[in-house]
Amino acid sequence: MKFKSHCPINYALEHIGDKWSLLILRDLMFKEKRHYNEFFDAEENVSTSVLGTRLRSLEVGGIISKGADEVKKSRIKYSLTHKGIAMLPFMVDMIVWSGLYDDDTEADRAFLTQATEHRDDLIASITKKLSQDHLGI
Amino acid sequence: MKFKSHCPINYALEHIGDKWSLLILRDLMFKEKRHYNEFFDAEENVSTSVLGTRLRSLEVGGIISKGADEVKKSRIKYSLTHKGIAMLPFMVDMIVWSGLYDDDTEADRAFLTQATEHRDDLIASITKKLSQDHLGI
DNA sequence: CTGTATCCTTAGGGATACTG
DNA sequence: CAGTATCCCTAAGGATACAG
Repeated sequence: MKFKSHCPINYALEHIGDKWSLLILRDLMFKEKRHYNEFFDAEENVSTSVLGTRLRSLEVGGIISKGADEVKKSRIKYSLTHKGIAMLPFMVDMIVWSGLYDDDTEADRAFLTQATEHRDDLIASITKKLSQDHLGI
Repeated sequence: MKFKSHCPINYALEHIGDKWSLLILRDLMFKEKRHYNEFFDAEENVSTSVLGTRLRSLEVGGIISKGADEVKKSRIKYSLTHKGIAMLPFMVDMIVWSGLYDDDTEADRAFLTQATEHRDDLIASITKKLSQDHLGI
């Protein structure tokens, strides 16, 4: 990874500053998706080649990891790392921001209310769930 | 602007999902930059053509606005809009996230401490300052 | 000082075929 | 099922010149 600068905003951009990475993270965080074909089926219609490179770069960046699915050993399962789960706060804030300005948003109204009025609690609760599901702790 | 979907994360991506927009916002929010040449002088070395298109797209997206500088009337001054200032929360969270994982970060330590321990207060105080400086309220 | 306009190069992305 | 490998094409970006 080549850095344009050591500014913290730029550091984040080097990880997720493209049109696809954040959508994959969204699927992992909020849509319970864990497998290649599930990401592929997202409504935004990513191509296999792009999906492959994005998954790889997220893995190289330490945001996600891959391993065997414990249910079906031959199947590959993607997980968020600590570093990836730590992105939850600004993902939630981005959703809230869009909820304020996108008239056509399909964001869940209950989620937006919760995220606005009890942000810290919501983040804590999702973090706990993700830690269990993705890190096993 | 063409939307891949109406997902709120995608809505945000359509506005700032590139390698430059967030750096311009950073300069407006945290570096007191308000003029074209100041953005151009950023350490990341954006080209004039790219800077021009990014400023334009941020303006079209309703994130920034431009007007005459009140001090020197012939000079153009960029301002954050309400919608732009509302991005502050996730900008702060992104900086915090980078501070946790980027060993070479040049983020201000005092800022990170404040953002971690008193996030809401920090955001409120910066929002107030930006509202005064950029919106005049 | 604040931009366009231009030219050229490169990176990103779509489509498709193919493999373990 | 989970990916590479190609091929091709377009959009994004750098350099530079120039204009209001």
